[in-house]
Amino acid sequence: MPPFDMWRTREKGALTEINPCGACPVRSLTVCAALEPEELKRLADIILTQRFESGHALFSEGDPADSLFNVTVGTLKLYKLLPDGRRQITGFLGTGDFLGMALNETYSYSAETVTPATLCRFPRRKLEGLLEEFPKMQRRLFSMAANELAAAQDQMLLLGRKTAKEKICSFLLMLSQRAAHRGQKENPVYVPMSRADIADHLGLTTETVSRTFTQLKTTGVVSLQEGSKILVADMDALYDLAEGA
Amino acid sequence: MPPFDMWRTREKGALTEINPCGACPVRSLTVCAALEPEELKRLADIILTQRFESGHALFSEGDPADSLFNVTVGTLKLYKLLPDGRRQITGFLGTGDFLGMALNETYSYSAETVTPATLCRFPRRKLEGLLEEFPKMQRRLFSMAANELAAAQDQMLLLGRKTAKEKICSFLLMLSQRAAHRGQKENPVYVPMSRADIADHLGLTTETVSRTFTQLKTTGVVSLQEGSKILVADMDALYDLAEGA
DNA sequence: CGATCCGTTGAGGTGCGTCAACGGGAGTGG
DNA sequence: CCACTCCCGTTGACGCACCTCAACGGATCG
Repeated sequence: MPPFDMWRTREKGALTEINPCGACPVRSLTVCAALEPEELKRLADIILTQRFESGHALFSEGDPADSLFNVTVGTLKLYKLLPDGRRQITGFLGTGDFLGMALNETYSYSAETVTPATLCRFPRRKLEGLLEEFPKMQRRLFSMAANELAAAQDQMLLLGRKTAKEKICSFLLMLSQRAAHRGQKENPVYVPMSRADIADHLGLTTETVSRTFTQLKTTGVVSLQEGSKILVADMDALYDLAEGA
Repeated sequence: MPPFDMWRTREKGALTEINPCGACPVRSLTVCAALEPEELKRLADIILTQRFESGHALFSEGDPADSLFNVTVGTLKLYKLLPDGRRQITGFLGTGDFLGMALNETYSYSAETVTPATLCRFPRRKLEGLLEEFPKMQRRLFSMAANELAAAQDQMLLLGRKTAKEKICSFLLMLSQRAAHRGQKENPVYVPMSRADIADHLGLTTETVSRTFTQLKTTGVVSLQEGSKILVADMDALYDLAEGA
Protein backbone atom coordinates (compact mmCIF):
# COMPACT_ATOMS: atom_id res chain seq x y z
CA MET A 1 0.00 0.00 0.00
CA PRO A 2 1.56 3.31 -1.03
CA PRO A 3 1.57 6.26 1.38
CA PHE A 4 -1.52 8.37 1.18
CA ASP A 5 0.11 11.20 -0.71
CA MET A 6 0.56 8.94 -3.69
CA TRP A 7 -3.19 8.86 -4.11
CA ARG A 8 -5.07 11.53 -5.95
CA THR A 9 -8.76 12.14 -6.33
CA ARG A 10 -9.94 11.13 -9.76
CA GLU A 11 -13.70 11.23 -9.68
CA LYS A 12 -16.45 11.40 -7.13
CA GLY A 13 -16.18 8.46 -4.77
CA ALA A 14 -12.94 7.12 -6.18
CA LEU A 15 -9.29 7.45 -5.37
CA THR A 16 -6.87 6.78 -8.16
CA GLU A 17 -3.24 5.78 -8.19
CA ILE A 18 -0.66 4.82 -10.74
CA ASN A 19 0.18 1.20 -10.12
CA PRO A 20 2.79 -0.82 -11.97
CA CYS A 21 1.25 -4.16 -12.90
CA GLY A 22 4.59 -5.87 -12.49
CA ALA A 23 4.29 -5.40 -8.74
CA CYS A 24 0.66 -6.50 -8.55
CA PRO A 25 0.37 -8.97 -5.69
CA VAL A 26 -2.72 -10.71 -7.01
CA ARG A 27 -1.70 -10.98 -10.66
CA SER A 28 -1.57 -14.75 -10.64
CA LEU A 29 -5.31 -14.85 -9.94
CA THR A 30 -6.35 -12.48 -12.71
CA VAL A 31 -6.48 -12.18 -16.49
CA CYS A 32 -3.07 -10.56 -16.22
CA ALA A 33 -1.48 -13.84 -15.16
CA ALA A 34 -1.06 -14.73 -18.82
CA LEU A 35 1.24 -11.82 -19.66
CA GLU A 36 4.99 -11.39 -20.00
CA PRO A 37 6.78 -8.52 -18.22
CA GLU A 38 6.89 -6.30 -21.27
CA GLU A 39 3.26 -6.99 -22.07
CA LEU A 40 2.44 -6.01 -18.51
CA LYS A 41 3.96 -2.60 -19.15
CA ARG A 42 1.63 -2.13 -22.11
CA LEU A 43 -1.23 -3.08 -19.87
CA ALA A 44 -0.14 -0.74 -17.08
CA ASP A 45 -0.31 2.10 -19.58
CA ILE A 46 -4.03 1.70 -20.10
CA ILE A 47 -5.29 0.94 -16.61
CA LEU A 48 -6.35 3.03 -13.67
CA THR A 49 -6.37 1.62 -10.17
CA GLN A 50 -9.27 2.90 -8.12
CA ARG A 51 -10.48 2.45 -4.59
CA PHE A 52 -14.16 2.59 -3.61
CA GLU A 53 -16.07 2.63 -0.35
CA SER A 54 -18.62 -0.07 0.37
CA GLY A 55 -21.97 0.50 -1.25
CA HIS A 56 -20.53 2.31 -4.26
CA ALA A 57 -22.31 1.65 -7.57
CA LEU A 58 -19.69 0.99 -10.24
CA PHE A 59 -22.25 0.96 -13.04
CA SER A 60 -25.90 0.14 -13.59
CA GLU A 61 -27.75 -2.03 -16.06
CA GLY A 62 -28.17 -0.05 -19.27
CA ASP A 63 -25.18 2.26 -18.75
CA PRO A 64 -22.81 2.57 -21.72
CA ALA A 65 -20.25 -0.20 -21.29
CA ASP A 66 -16.94 1.55 -21.79
CA SER A 67 -14.95 0.10 -18.92
CA LEU A 68 -13.93 -3.33 -17.72
CA PHE A 69 -12.62 -4.09 -14.26
CA ASN A 70 -10.40 -6.42 -12.38
CA VAL A 71 -10.99 -6.86 -8.64
CA THR A 72 -7.78 -6.74 -6.63
CA VAL A 73 -9.21 -6.22 -3.13
CA GLY A 74 -12.70 -6.49 -1.67
CA THR A 75 -16.07 -7.97 -2.59
CA LEU A 76 -18.58 -6.80 -5.20
CA LYS A 77 -22.09 -7.88 -6.14
CA LEU A 78 -23.62 -8.07 -9.61
CA TYR A 79 -27.39 -7.89 -9.90
CA LYS A 80 -30.38 -7.48 -12.15
CA LEU A 81 -33.67 -5.80 -11.28
CA LEU A 82 -37.28 -6.30 -12.31
CA PRO A 83 -39.41 -3.21 -12.98
CA ASP A 84 -41.09 -3.49 -9.56
CA GLY A 85 -37.78 -3.63 -7.70
CA ARG A 86 -37.34 -7.36 -7.18
CA ARG A 87 -33.63 -8.07 -7.34
CA GLN A 88 -31.50 -11.05 -8.23
CA ILE A 89 -27.84 -10.97 -7.31
CA THR A 90 -26.25 -13.10 -10.01
CA GLY A 91 -22.91 -13.33 -8.27
CA PHE A 92 -20.42 -12.01 -5.77
CA LEU A 93 -16.94 -11.19 -7.01
CA GLY A 94 -13.63 -11.05 -5.15
CA THR A 95 -9.91 -10.84 -5.65
CA GLY A 96 -8.91 -11.83 -9.17
CA ASP A 97 -12.39 -11.71 -10.68
CA PHE A 98 -13.07 -9.84 -13.87
CA LEU A 99 -16.22 -7.92 -14.71
CA GLY A 100 -17.78 -5.63 -17.25
CA MET A 101 -17.98 -7.85 -20.32
CA ALA A 102 -20.81 -6.61 -22.48
CA LEU A 103 -22.26 -7.91 -25.71
CA ASN A 104 -23.79 -4.68 -26.94
CA GLU A 105 -22.81 -1.18 -26.01
CA THR A 106 -24.46 -1.31 -22.60
CA TYR A 107 -24.03 -3.34 -19.41
CA SER A 108 -26.64 -6.03 -18.89
CA TYR A 109 -26.38 -5.91 -15.10
CA SER A 110 -25.44 -3.56 -12.27
CA ALA A 111 -22.32 -3.75 -10.14
CA GLU A 112 -21.83 -2.44 -6.62
CA THR A 113 -19.19 -2.81 -3.93
CA VAL A 114 -20.12 -4.86 -0.87
CA THR A 115 -16.95 -3.98 1.06
CA PRO A 116 -14.35 -1.28 0.38
CA ALA A 117 -12.67 -2.46 -2.79
CA THR A 118 -9.78 -1.78 -5.11
CA LEU A 119 -10.19 -2.32 -8.84
CA CYS A 120 -8.18 -1.94 -12.02
CA ARG A 121 -10.19 -0.17 -14.67
CA PHE A 122 -9.57 -0.94 -18.35
CA PRO A 123 -10.99 1.29 -21.06
CA ARG A 124 -12.93 -1.09 -23.27
CA ARG A 125 -11.53 0.05 -26.64
CA LYS A 126 -7.96 -0.12 -25.49
CA LEU A 127 -8.38 -3.50 -23.85
CA GLU A 128 -9.95 -4.90 -27.01
CA GLY A 129 -6.89 -3.68 -28.88
CA LEU A 130 -4.55 -5.43 -26.48
CA LEU A 131 -6.58 -8.64 -26.66
CA GLU A 132 -5.99 -8.71 -30.42
CA GLU A 133 -2.28 -8.49 -29.75
CA PHE A 134 -2.10 -10.89 -26.83
CA PRO A 135 -3.87 -14.13 -27.69
CA LYS A 136 -2.76 -15.60 -24.38
CA MET A 137 -4.83 -13.02 -22.58
CA GLN A 138 -7.75 -13.82 -24.85
CA ARG A 139 -7.48 -17.47 -23.92
CA ARG A 140 -7.19 -16.66 -20.25
CA LEU A 141 -10.31 -14.53 -20.44
CA PHE A 142 -12.12 -17.32 -22.22
CA SER A 143 -11.27 -19.85 -19.55
CA MET A 144 -12.45 -17.41 -16.88
CA ALA A 145 -15.73 -17.00 -18.76
CA ALA A 146 -16.09 -20.77 -18.95
CA ASN A 147 -15.59 -20.92 -15.19
CA GLU A 148 -18.25 -18.31 -14.62
CA LEU A 149 -20.60 -20.23 -16.87
CA ALA A 150 -20.13 -23.40 -14.83
CA ALA A 151 -20.76 -21.41 -11.65
CA ALA A 152 -23.91 -19.96 -13.23
CA GLN A 153 -25.18 -23.46 -13.97
CA ASP A 154 -24.60 -24.51 -10.38
CA GLN A 155 -26.50 -21.44 -9.28
CA MET A 156 -29.42 -22.34 -11.56
CA LEU A 157 -29.60 -25.77 -9.98
CA LEU A 158 -29.58 -24.10 -6.58
CA LEU A 159 -32.26 -21.55 -7.44
CA GLY A 160 -34.54 -23.93 -9.27
CA ARG A 161 -34.36 -27.06 -7.20
CA LYS A 162 -32.87 -26.64 -3.74
CA THR A 163 -34.62 -25.95 -0.44
CA ALA A 164 -33.78 -22.95 1.75
CA LYS A 165 -31.47 -24.98 3.96
CA GLU A 166 -29.69 -26.53 0.98
CA LYS A 167 -29.28 -23.09 -0.54
CA ILE A 168 -27.65 -21.63 2.57
CA CYS A 169 -25.32 -24.60 2.99
CA SER A 170 -24.34 -24.52 -0.69
CA PHE A 171 -23.66 -20.81 -0.40
CA LEU A 172 -21.38 -21.24 2.61
CA LEU A 173 -19.52 -24.04 0.88
CA MET A 174 -19.08 -21.95 -2.24
CA LEU A 175 -17.64 -19.07 -0.22
CA SER A 176 -15.31 -21.43 1.60
CA GLN A 177 -14.06 -23.03 -1.60
CA ARG A 178 -13.52 -19.72 -3.34
CA ALA A 179 -11.56 -18.41 -0.37
CA ALA A 180 -9.37 -21.50 -0.50
CA HIS A 181 -8.88 -21.02 -4.22
CA ARG A 182 -7.58 -17.51 -3.52
CA GLY A 183 -5.25 -18.77 -0.86
CA GLN A 184 -7.32 -17.41 2.00
CA LYS A 185 -8.62 -19.26 5.02
CA GLU A 186 -11.45 -21.60 4.10
CA ASN A 187 -12.76 -21.92 7.65
CA PRO A 188 -14.06 -19.83 9.34
CA VAL A 189 -15.81 -18.50 6.25
CA TYR A 190 -15.75 -14.74 5.78
CA VAL A 191 -19.27 -13.58 4.88
CA PRO A 192 -19.17 -9.82 4.30
CA MET A 193 -22.57 -9.44 2.65
CA SER A 194 -25.84 -8.57 4.40
CA ARG A 195 -28.77 -10.93 4.94
CA ALA A 196 -30.64 -8.99 2.26
CA ASP A 197 -27.84 -9.58 -0.25
CA ILE A 198 -27.67 -13.27 0.60
CA ALA A 199 -31.44 -13.51 0.21
CA ASP A 200 -31.38 -11.83 -3.18
CA HIS A 201 -28.63 -14.18 -4.30
CA LEU A 202 -30.40 -17.34 -3.19
CA GLY A 203 -33.97 -16.45 -4.15
CA LEU A 204 -35.14 -16.14 -0.53
CA THR A 205 -36.20 -13.40 1.89
CA THR A 206 -34.04 -11.97 4.67
CA GLU A 207 -36.33 -13.58 7.24
CA THR A 208 -35.85 -17.03 5.77
CA VAL A 209 -32.08 -16.55 5.56
CA SER A 210 -32.03 -15.50 9.20
CA ARG A 211 -34.22 -18.39 10.33
CA THR A 212 -32.13 -20.90 8.43
CA PHE A 213 -28.89 -19.62 9.96
CA THR A 214 -30.47 -19.90 13.38
CA GLN A 215 -31.44 -23.48 12.60
CA LEU A 216 -27.89 -24.33 11.49
CA LYS A 217 -26.52 -22.78 14.67
CA THR A 218 -29.01 -24.66 16.83
CA THR A 219 -28.13 -27.98 15.24
CA GLY A 220 -24.44 -27.27 15.77
CA VAL A 221 -23.36 -27.21 12.13
CA VAL A 222 -22.04 -23.64 12.23
CA SER A 223 -21.44 -20.85 14.74
CA LEU A 224 -21.12 -17.11 14.29
CA GLN A 225 -17.88 -15.33 15.06
CA GLU A 226 -16.67 -11.75 15.33
CA GLY A 227 -16.30 -9.75 12.15
CA SER A 228 -18.78 -11.38 9.78
CA LYS A 229 -17.17 -14.78 10.04
CA ILE A 230 -18.95 -18.11 10.25
CA LEU A 231 -17.20 -21.09 11.74
CA VAL A 232 -18.20 -24.37 10.14
CA ALA A 233 -18.12 -26.93 12.94
CA ASP A 234 -18.96 -29.88 10.72
CA MET A 235 -17.82 -29.43 7.12
CA ASP A 236 -18.97 -32.92 6.08
CA ALA A 237 -22.46 -32.27 7.39
CA LEU A 238 -22.48 -29.04 5.39
CA TYR A 239 -21.62 -30.94 2.21
CA ASP A 240 -24.44 -33.39 2.80
CA LEU A 241 -26.95 -30.70 3.68
CA ALA A 242 -26.03 -28.76 0.54
CA GLU A 243 -27.29 -31.53 -1.71
CA GLY A 244 -30.13 -32.93 0.32
CA ALA A 245 -28.41 -36.14 1.38
CA MET B 1 -30.26 -34.14 -46.91
CA PRO B 2 -28.14 -36.79 -48.65
CA PRO B 3 -29.74 -40.08 -49.77
CA PHE B 4 -29.80 -42.71 -47.10
CA ASP B 5 -26.98 -44.75 -48.60
CA MET B 6 -24.57 -41.91 -47.90
CA TRP B 7 -25.06 -42.55 -44.21
CA ARG B 8 -23.19 -45.20 -42.39
CA THR B 9 -23.57 -46.50 -38.87
CA ARG B 10 -20.83 -45.21 -36.63
CA GLU B 11 -21.85 -46.08 -33.12
CA LYS B 12 -24.94 -47.20 -31.28
CA GLY B 13 -27.74 -44.72 -31.78
CA ALA B 14 -25.87 -42.53 -34.26
CA LEU B 15 -25.63 -42.26 -38.00
CA THR B 16 -22.52 -40.66 -39.38
CA GLU B 17 -21.81 -38.94 -42.66
CA ILE B 18 -18.97 -37.06 -44.24
CA ASN B 19 -20.10 -33.48 -44.60
CA PRO B 20 -18.08 -30.71 -46.23
CA CYS B 21 -18.27 -27.67 -43.96
CA GLY B 22 -18.16 -25.40 -46.98
CA ALA B 23 -21.69 -26.47 -47.85
CA CYS B 24 -23.03 -26.21 -44.31
CA PRO B 25 -26.32 -24.32 -44.48
CA VAL B 26 -26.20 -23.08 -40.89
CA ARG B 27 -22.56 -22.06 -40.76
CA SER B 28 -23.32 -18.38 -40.31
CA LEU B 29 -24.96 -19.18 -36.96
CA THR B 30 -22.12 -21.26 -35.56
CA VAL B 31 -18.53 -21.01 -34.38
CA CYS B 32 -17.55 -21.90 -37.93
CA ALA B 33 -18.82 -18.55 -39.23
CA ALA B 34 -15.44 -17.04 -38.42
CA LEU B 35 -13.47 -19.24 -40.78
CA GLU B 36 -12.09 -18.82 -44.32
CA PRO B 37 -12.73 -21.50 -46.97
CA GLU B 38 -9.34 -23.16 -46.56
CA GLU B 39 -9.67 -23.12 -42.78
CA LEU B 40 -13.06 -24.78 -43.18
CA LYS B 41 -11.36 -27.64 -44.96
CA ARG B 42 -9.07 -28.13 -41.99
CA LEU B 43 -12.10 -28.16 -39.78
CA ALA B 44 -13.96 -30.62 -41.99
CA ASP B 45 -11.06 -33.02 -41.55
CA ILE B 46 -11.60 -33.32 -37.84
CA ILE B 47 -15.40 -33.40 -37.53
CA LEU B 48 -18.00 -36.10 -37.72
CA THR B 49 -21.60 -35.27 -38.49
CA GLN B 50 -24.02 -37.43 -36.54
CA ARG B 51 -27.76 -37.78 -36.35
CA PHE B 52 -29.57 -38.85 -33.17
CA GLU B 53 -33.12 -39.80 -32.32
CA SER B 54 -35.02 -37.82 -29.71
CA GLY B 55 -34.23 -38.81 -26.14
CA HIS B 56 -30.65 -39.78 -26.92
CA ALA B 57 -28.10 -39.02 -24.19
CA LEU B 58 -25.05 -37.41 -25.78
CA PHE B 59 -23.09 -37.49 -22.56
CA SER B 60 -23.65 -37.37 -18.82
CA GLU B 61 -22.23 -35.26 -16.02
CA GLY B 62 -18.91 -36.77 -15.02
CA ASP B 63 -18.16 -38.46 -18.34
CA PRO B 64 -14.70 -37.81 -19.77
CA ALA B 65 -15.01 -34.68 -21.88
CA ASP B 66 -13.34 -35.61 -25.13
CA SER B 67 -15.84 -34.24 -27.63
CA LEU B 68 -17.41 -30.90 -28.39
CA PHE B 69 -20.51 -30.42 -30.51
CA ASN B 70 -22.22 -28.01 -32.77
CA VAL B 71 -25.98 -28.28 -33.24
CA THR B 72 -27.04 -28.04 -36.86
CA VAL B 73 -30.61 -29.38 -36.62
CA GLY B 74 -32.93 -30.07 -33.69
CA THR B 75 -33.21 -29.21 -30.01
CA LEU B 76 -31.16 -30.45 -27.06
CA LYS B 77 -31.39 -29.99 -23.32
CA LEU B 78 -28.54 -29.59 -20.84
CA TYR B 79 -29.18 -30.51 -17.23
CA LYS B 80 -27.73 -31.18 -13.82
CA LEU B 81 -29.05 -33.61 -11.23
CA LEU B 82 -29.09 -33.72 -7.44
CA PRO B 83 -28.37 -37.06 -5.70
CA ASP B 84 -32.09 -37.65 -5.06
CA GLY B 85 -33.01 -37.11 -8.70
CA ARG B 86 -34.16 -33.51 -8.68
CA ARG B 87 -33.22 -32.03 -12.04
CA GLN B 88 -32.46 -28.56 -13.33
CA ILE B 89 -32.39 -28.03 -17.07
CA THR B 90 -29.88 -25.21 -17.45
CA GLY B 91 -30.71 -24.57 -21.07
CA PHE B 92 -32.17 -25.71 -24.36
CA LEU B 93 -29.93 -25.60 -27.42
CA GLY B 94 -30.82 -25.33 -31.08
CA THR B 95 -29.35 -24.68 -34.50
CA GLY B 96 -25.98 -22.95 -34.27
CA ASP B 97 -25.41 -23.57 -30.57
CA PHE B 98 -22.19 -25.02 -29.30
CA LEU B 99 -21.80 -27.41 -26.38
CA GLY B 100 -19.34 -29.56 -24.53
CA MET B 101 -16.93 -26.99 -23.12
CA ALA B 102 -15.35 -28.43 -20.01
CA LEU B 103 -12.93 -26.97 -17.49
CA ASN B 104 -11.50 -30.22 -16.20
CA GLU B 105 -11.41 -33.53 -17.95
CA THR B 106 -15.08 -34.28 -17.36
CA TYR B 107 -18.40 -32.72 -18.37
CA SER B 108 -20.11 -30.74 -15.63
CA TYR B 109 -23.60 -31.40 -16.98
CA SER B 110 -25.55 -33.90 -19.05
CA ALA B 111 -26.81 -33.41 -22.59
CA GLU B 112 -29.73 -35.12 -24.28
CA THR B 113 -31.67 -34.62 -27.49
CA VAL B 114 -35.23 -33.32 -27.18
CA THR B 115 -36.06 -33.82 -30.86
CA PRO B 116 -34.21 -35.76 -33.54
CA ALA B 117 -31.01 -33.78 -34.03
CA THR B 118 -27.95 -33.48 -36.22
CA LEU B 119 -24.65 -32.47 -34.66
CA CYS B 120 -21.05 -31.92 -35.69
CA ARG B 121 -18.70 -33.63 -33.29
CA PHE B 122 -15.22 -32.19 -32.70
CA PRO B 123 -12.56 -34.24 -30.92
CA ARG B 124 -11.45 -31.99 -28.09
CA ARG B 125 -7.68 -32.30 -28.61
CA LYS B 126 -7.88 -31.56 -32.29
CA LEU B 127 -10.24 -28.63 -31.83
CA GLU B 128 -7.94 -27.12 -29.23
CA GLY B 129 -5.15 -27.39 -31.76
CA LEU B 130 -7.18 -25.58 -34.38
CA LEU B 131 -8.18 -22.86 -31.91
CA GLU B 132 -4.50 -22.13 -31.37
CA GLU B 133 -4.14 -21.65 -35.10
CA PHE B 134 -7.34 -19.73 -35.74
CA PRO B 135 -7.66 -16.85 -33.30
CA LYS B 136 -10.80 -15.70 -35.09
CA MET B 137 -12.51 -18.90 -34.06
CA GLN B 138 -11.26 -18.39 -30.52
CA ARG B 139 -12.85 -14.95 -30.47
CA ARG B 140 -16.07 -16.22 -31.95
CA LEU B 141 -16.23 -18.91 -29.28
CA PHE B 142 -15.60 -16.31 -26.60
CA SER B 143 -18.43 -14.10 -27.79
CA MET B 144 -20.74 -17.11 -27.85
CA ALA B 145 -19.73 -17.89 -24.26
CA ALA B 146 -20.43 -14.29 -23.28
CA ASN B 147 -23.86 -14.64 -24.83
CA GLU B 148 -24.53 -17.80 -22.88
CA LEU B 149 -23.42 -16.07 -19.70
CA ALA B 150 -25.88 -13.24 -20.25
CA ALA B 151 -28.63 -15.78 -20.88
CA ALA B 152 -27.65 -17.59 -17.69
CA GLN B 153 -28.00 -14.36 -15.72
CA ASP B 154 -31.45 -13.79 -17.15
CA GLN B 155 -32.34 -17.32 -16.14
CA MET B 156 -31.12 -16.71 -12.58
CA LEU B 157 -33.37 -13.67 -12.33
CA LEU B 158 -36.22 -15.83 -13.60
CA LEU B 159 -35.56 -18.72 -11.21
CA GLY B 160 -34.91 -16.59 -8.15
CA ARG B 161 -37.47 -13.85 -8.44
CA LYS B 162 -40.28 -14.51 -10.91
CA THR B 163 -43.71 -16.04 -10.31
CA ALA B 164 -44.93 -19.10 -12.20
CA LYS B 165 -46.86 -17.00 -14.71
CA GLU B 166 -43.92 -14.68 -15.29
CA LYS B 167 -41.65 -17.67 -15.77
CA ILE B 168 -43.87 -19.24 -18.43
CA CYS B 169 -44.29 -15.96 -20.30
CA SER B 170 -40.55 -15.24 -20.17
CA PHE B 171 -39.89 -18.73 -21.47
CA LEU B 172 -42.23 -18.32 -24.44
CA LEU B 173 -40.71 -14.95 -25.25
CA MET B 174 -37.21 -16.39 -25.09
CA LEU B 175 -38.14 -19.20 -27.48
CA SER B 176 -39.75 -16.72 -29.83
CA GLN B 177 -36.75 -14.40 -29.85
CA ARG B 178 -34.29 -17.23 -30.36
CA ALA B 179 -36.32 -18.54 -33.27
CA ALA B 180 -36.28 -15.07 -34.84
CA HIS B 181 -32.53 -14.86 -34.32
CA ARG B 182 -32.14 -18.09 -36.28
CA GLY B 183 -34.32 -16.81 -39.07
CA GLN B 184 -37.27 -18.99 -38.13
CA LYS B 185 -40.86 -17.95 -37.50
CA GLU B 186 -41.18 -16.14 -34.18
CA ASN B 187 -44.94 -16.65 -33.93
CA PRO B 188 -46.42 -19.21 -33.50
CA VAL B 189 -43.67 -20.38 -31.16
CA TYR B 190 -42.43 -23.92 -31.67
CA VAL B 191 -42.25 -25.63 -28.26
CA PRO B 192 -40.89 -29.14 -28.80
CA MET B 193 -40.13 -29.95 -25.15
CA SER B 194 -42.44 -31.76 -22.72
CA ARG B 195 -44.16 -30.16 -19.73
CA ALA B 196 -41.72 -32.01 -17.50
CA ASP B 197 -38.75 -30.47 -19.33
CA ILE B 198 -40.28 -26.99 -19.14
CA ALA B 199 -40.94 -27.49 -15.44
CA ASP B 200 -37.36 -28.59 -14.78
CA HIS B 201 -36.09 -25.58 -16.69
CA LEU B 202 -38.25 -23.06 -14.82
CA GLY B 203 -38.07 -24.52 -11.33
CA LEU B 204 -41.72 -25.61 -11.31
CA THR B 205 -43.73 -28.85 -11.45
CA THR B 206 -45.49 -30.22 -14.52
CA GLU B 207 -48.83 -29.52 -12.87
CA THR B 208 -48.04 -25.86 -12.35
CA VAL B 209 -46.79 -25.52 -15.93
CA SER B 210 -49.98 -27.10 -17.21
CA ARG B 211 -52.22 -24.96 -15.03
CA THR B 212 -50.40 -21.78 -16.04
CA PHE B 213 -50.75 -22.59 -19.74
CA THR B 214 -54.45 -23.19 -19.20
CA GLN B 215 -54.71 -19.83 -17.49
CA LEU B 216 -52.92 -18.08 -20.38
CA LYS B 217 -55.26 -19.79 -22.85
CA THR B 218 -58.33 -18.84 -20.82
CA THR B 219 -57.30 -15.19 -20.67
CA GLY B 220 -56.69 -15.19 -24.42
CA VAL B 221 -52.96 -14.45 -24.38
CA VAL B 222 -52.00 -17.64 -26.21
CA SER B 223 -53.62 -20.60 -27.95
CA LEU B 224 -52.33 -24.09 -28.68
CA GLN B 225 -51.85 -25.25 -32.26
CA GLU B 226 -51.08 -28.49 -34.03
CA GLY B 227 -47.55 -29.84 -33.79
CA SER B 228 -46.29 -28.42 -30.52
CA LYS B 229 -46.81 -24.83 -31.57
CA ILE B 230 -48.17 -22.02 -29.43
CA LEU B 231 -49.75 -19.01 -31.04
CA VAL B 232 -49.18 -15.81 -29.13
CA ALA B 233 -52.32 -13.75 -29.62
CA ASP B 234 -51.06 -10.74 -27.70
CA MET B 235 -47.28 -10.37 -27.81
CA ASP B 236 -47.31 -7.08 -25.88
CA ALA B 237 -49.31 -8.64 -23.06
CA LEU B 238 -46.75 -11.45 -22.98
CA TYR B 239 -43.92 -8.94 -22.58
CA ASP B 240 -45.71 -7.24 -19.70
CA LEU B 241 -46.61 -10.52 -18.01
CA ALA B 242 -43.01 -11.70 -18.26
CA GLU B 243 -41.79 -8.93 -16.00
CA GLY B 244 -44.73 -8.50 -13.69
CA ALA B 245 -45.94 -5.20 -15.11
C1' DC C 1 -56.51 -54.27 -26.24
C1' DG C 2 -53.64 -53.72 -22.30
C1' DA C 3 -49.59 -50.89 -21.10
C1' DT C 4 -47.30 -46.74 -20.95
C1' DC C 5 -46.61 -41.97 -21.37
C1' DC C 6 -48.17 -37.31 -21.39
C1' DG C 7 -51.08 -33.54 -20.32
C1' DT C 8 -54.86 -31.85 -17.57
C1' DT C 9 -57.63 -31.02 -13.54
C1' DG C 10 -59.01 -31.27 -8.63
C1' DA C 11 -58.32 -31.39 -3.53
C1' DG C 12 -55.48 -30.68 0.13
C1' DG C 13 -50.92 -29.67 2.35
C1' DT C 14 -46.66 -26.96 3.26
C1' DG C 15 -42.35 -24.30 2.78
C1' DC C 16 -41.50 -20.07 2.46
C1' DG C 17 -43.30 -15.28 1.93
C1' DT C 18 -45.63 -11.37 4.26
C1' DC C 19 -46.44 -8.46 7.92
C1' DA C 20 -45.31 -6.93 12.28
C1' DA C 21 -42.67 -6.23 16.44
C1' DC C 22 -38.35 -5.87 18.90
C1' DG C 23 -33.38 -5.32 20.21
C1' DG C 24 -28.69 -3.95 19.39
C1' DG C 25 -25.11 -1.23 17.15
C1' DA C 26 -23.69 2.87 14.61
C1' DG C 27 -24.10 7.45 13.49
C1' DT C 28 -25.63 12.24 14.72
C1' DG C 29 -26.77 16.13 17.07
C1' DG C 30 -27.70 18.52 21.25
C1' DC D 1 -22.75 12.20 27.92
C1' DC D 2 -27.49 11.05 26.46
C1' DA D 3 -31.46 10.99 23.20
C1' DC D 4 -32.88 10.04 18.83
C1' DT D 5 -32.92 7.83 14.51
C1' DC D 6 -31.59 4.42 11.21
C1' DC D 7 -30.37 0.12 9.75
C1' DC D 8 -29.77 -4.64 10.35
C1' DG D 9 -30.75 -9.08 12.15
C1' DT D 10 -34.00 -11.91 14.59
C1' DT D 11 -38.34 -13.93 15.90
C1' DG D 12 -43.40 -14.80 15.82
C1' DA D 13 -48.06 -15.27 13.62
C1' DC D 14 -50.34 -16.00 9.61
C1' DG D 15 -51.33 -16.50 4.54
C1' DC D 16 -50.65 -18.12 0.02
C1' DA D 17 -48.34 -19.69 -4.26
C1' DC D 18 -46.92 -23.55 -5.48
C1' DC D 19 -46.17 -28.58 -4.39
C1' DT D 20 -48.07 -33.25 -3.55
C1' DC D 21 -51.05 -36.79 -4.36
C1' DA D 22 -54.58 -38.66 -7.01
C1' DA D 23 -57.65 -39.47 -10.83
C1' DC D 24 -58.69 -39.37 -15.67
C1' DG D 25 -58.58 -39.02 -20.87
C1' DG D 26 -56.13 -39.24 -25.14
C1' DA D 27 -52.25 -40.78 -27.95
C1' DT D 28 -48.92 -44.19 -29.14
C1' DC D 29 -47.30 -48.85 -29.41
C1' DG D 30 -46.45 -53.63 -29.16
